[in-house]
Amino acid sequence: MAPTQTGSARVRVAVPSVAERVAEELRYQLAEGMLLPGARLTEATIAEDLGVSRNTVREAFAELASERLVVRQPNRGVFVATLEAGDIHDLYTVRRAIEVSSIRGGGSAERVAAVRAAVDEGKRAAAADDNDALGSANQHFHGAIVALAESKRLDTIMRHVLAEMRLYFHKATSDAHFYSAWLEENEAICAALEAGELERAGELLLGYLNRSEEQQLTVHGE
Amino acid sequence: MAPTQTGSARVRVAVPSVAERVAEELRYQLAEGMLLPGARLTEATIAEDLGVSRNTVREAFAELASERLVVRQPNRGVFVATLEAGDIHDLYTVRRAIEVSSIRGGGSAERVAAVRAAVDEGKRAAAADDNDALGSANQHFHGAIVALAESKRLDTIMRHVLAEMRLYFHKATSDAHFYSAWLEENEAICAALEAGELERAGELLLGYLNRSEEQQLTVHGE
DNA sequence: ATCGAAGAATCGTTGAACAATTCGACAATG
DNA sequence: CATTGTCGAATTGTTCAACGATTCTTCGAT
Repeated sequence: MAPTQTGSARVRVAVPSVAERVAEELRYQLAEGMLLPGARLTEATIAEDLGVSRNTVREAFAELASERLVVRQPNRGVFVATLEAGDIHDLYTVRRAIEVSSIRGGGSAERVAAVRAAVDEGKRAAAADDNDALGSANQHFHGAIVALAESKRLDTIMRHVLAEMRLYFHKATSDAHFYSAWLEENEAICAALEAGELERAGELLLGYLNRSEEQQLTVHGE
Repeated sequence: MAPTQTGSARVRVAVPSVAERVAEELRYQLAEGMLLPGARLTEATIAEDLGVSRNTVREAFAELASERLVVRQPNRGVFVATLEAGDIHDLYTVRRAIEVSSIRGGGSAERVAAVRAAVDEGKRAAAADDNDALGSANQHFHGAIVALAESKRLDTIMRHVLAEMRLYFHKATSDAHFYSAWLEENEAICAALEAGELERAGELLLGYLNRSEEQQLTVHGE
């Protein structure tokens, strides 16, 4: 069927393991708000629901715990992570570190184009008045900024941070006017990036993150 | 015995689970060079060696894999992570992001004192001509810099990065004169930090990281 | 020397089992 | 009434044995 491996590195087809599919499913439910912070995840129940063995569920839990989406309490069980004092600040501290650093380093034309694409995606979502899509676009925007650095490790860190934020800030800011403000900021940041004014882009981004943190801090009980 | 819970949050005694102790043991062996990059870790063997079940070993592997210390190859097994093209640059990209960001934010007097303590630790190790201790001191120094930010998440990221570096650069630079150069730089960085010249401290640190990356790139085959 | 097929080794996953721990209810005590 | 102690149910942590699937190795045939 397939011609004999021409050139491209042999790619393992790598069907995701059952444990990974379980983790993926749970990640999905966490992002969609089907599993809310504090909820208990009983091994046996989930194993039965998903038709897998308890051990497999445990492996999935280990993965999610390493991403801070769930918390293991010894001998008590696994719970969906809850927002504790300082967590918001903590998350934004990570974002400031890696996003600002990434944008200050600039990036290839393709990567910059990806940032621009995310901005446009946001504009289209705004035009369509699709709040959900707007939220996604915003995450794509910030993901694209980190992607400028072309660092596997920073990318996964950012992926984890964004997953946490989806969990905590789930539908928190369904207020439309928040997003429109973001849009303008994103546009400005992107423009500075495209113009090669990296220092300024970094400042703008930093300002955005600080304001965003402030906002989340007031929305959630300090 | 203990007075009735005065103030401090209730702390779970939390005996580390068997899986965590296995992970800890493996982490130790990885840091000490008993397990070299590329080595295969057979589940059954390790389970028998440590007197635990195969499933427990698997849980430990999941943890180590999330820290990038080992790599899982589906249906083939777990191998100690090997340095691939771009990994050195990648690691330093993460370090630049979080270390520079942390030092630019300054920190409490205690945290700054901890940085100073790490510098002194390095000086003592140098005086004692203890190369091993010198390496540790250097890691403590950079860990203390990240700790300035008082961010759980940045701390664990840094812990993982340093663990990776211990794995890869194990005894690579046992050349003593490398370390003495570090010492002076660390002193200068710490001095700037103590003087509140955060911008300059950040520049110094950035310069150090760039040079250090350069060095590692030449030592290891580009 | 190349190729392919049989056999061994190892992984992925399941299912069952059991001790240890936690939790909830309920009774006993002061 | 609040505290303490006890019992039983539920759940976790861990082990063990099993089996199909995949990979590695060996070895013989071409």
